[in-house]
Amino acid sequence: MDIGDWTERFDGTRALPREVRDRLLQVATVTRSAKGKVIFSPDNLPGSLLFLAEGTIRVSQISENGREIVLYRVEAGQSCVLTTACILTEEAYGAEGIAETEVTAIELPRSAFDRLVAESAEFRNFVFAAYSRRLVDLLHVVEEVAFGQIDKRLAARLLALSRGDSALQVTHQQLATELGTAREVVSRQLTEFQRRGWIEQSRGSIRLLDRAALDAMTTA
Amino acid sequence: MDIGDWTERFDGTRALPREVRDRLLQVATVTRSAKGKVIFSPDNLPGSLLFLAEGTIRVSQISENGREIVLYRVEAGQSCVLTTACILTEEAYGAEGIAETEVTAIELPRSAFDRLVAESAEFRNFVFAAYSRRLVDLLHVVEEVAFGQIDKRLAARLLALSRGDSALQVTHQQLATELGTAREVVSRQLTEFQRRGWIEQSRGSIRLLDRAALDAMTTA
DNA sequence: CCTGCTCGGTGACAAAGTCACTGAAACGTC
DNA sequence: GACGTTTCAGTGACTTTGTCACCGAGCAGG
Repeated sequence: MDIGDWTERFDGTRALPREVRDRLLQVATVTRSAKGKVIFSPDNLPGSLLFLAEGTIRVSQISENGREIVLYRVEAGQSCVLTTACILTEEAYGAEGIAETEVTAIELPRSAFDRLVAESAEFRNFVFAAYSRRLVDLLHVVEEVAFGQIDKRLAARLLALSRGDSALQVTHQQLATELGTAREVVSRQLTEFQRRGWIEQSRGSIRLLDRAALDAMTTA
Repeated sequence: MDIGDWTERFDGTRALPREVRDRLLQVATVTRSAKGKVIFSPDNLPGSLLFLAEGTIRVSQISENGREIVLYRVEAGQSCVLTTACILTEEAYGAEGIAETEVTAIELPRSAFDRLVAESAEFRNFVFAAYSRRLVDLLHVVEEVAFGQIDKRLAARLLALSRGDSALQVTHQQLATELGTAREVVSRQLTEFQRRGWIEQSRGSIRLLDRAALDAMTTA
């Protein structure tokens, strides 16, 4: 799989000297995956560092009894440190990453990762920033789940997922796993939102009619 | 505050050459805090890296409406990367660290931290391991809060807090903030545990009578 | 058209969190 | 020791959220 010089695409590698970047292009593996593909899971861990060149990976945690919650998303230009963390702590946990779009990922073997971290300050900053970002993301998830109310969380998620677009293609079950709750709970809330005229539903899609009302709900 | 050569106490600094350790002893600040002292909070962030030489720091997240949940504990020999993460992302969040015992902490300024990370592979590994550890800790918290049932969580927490001792000094409110729930919920569960003969309560303390039953509860 | 599947709606119930209030235990002070 | 204050725990009524079981509508493939 050739996508040209991917080292150009990341803050952590762009500033590296030419010969280091050439070396990286040699040792790293580039993989393209179709939408829906499992990028990593408890029993399938990639190399120590995973860069995402194109697309989006949805990272979620899965419980034994089958429930699921979305932790965060890895976007193009970011790295997924969760796999790194898992390798370092040698602990398996029930998190998995799924390609939400078609995805191009770069996998760096442990040895190359170590060497790069030692050699380059920019790369180090990149990695630390990635870790920090995820740590803070997870704090937000904890806060939401522990203290947030689902009507507010659902309204916020609808706005976030729509990204300004008025219609979004998503099932009630998908929204439930976004929030780590049950489908019935989402169905009831959406019915209520619809009753108030804030949204319009049809099978597999939701149209946002009153973004202002939804937004007001999130802060109330 | 002099506690001798603290660089001896951490995996990340023990292996460093003598001259580097001497330099660290120069630039780092050593602080001793009494039990109950706020070590860090959203509006009071220490230097970029915090080492804990002695004692335990309880890190918890606080919501706007006053509820609280314990995220994890930093033990002696570990570092608290949350402050580092916060500085790097330049984002304030409602987490705070409280001295659970008398505590001796070493604070490393940003510049010394950067230099050390660049110079020493051992120190890098130490920092990465610390980040990874917390990331995985937070995953467990998310899993517990999102999918766990409070009776099981409470039983597990009682066993964890007791550390083999049969009696523990803790109020219902403290247990509630451990789990991120309300005091009434804890009170009701403890009453139930007591009814079953698993524990014995008195004001401010709980005696564990049947550890096996509590342990069985956590897995059921 | 039938068949099987996914998606969503619903009622009854259980678990957890909220609110308001009570009284008991501990503590200091006079 | 008596008194007032504070902290801690217990309780009933209620709301919110999650669970369970089931049904029917939409949709695709033969």
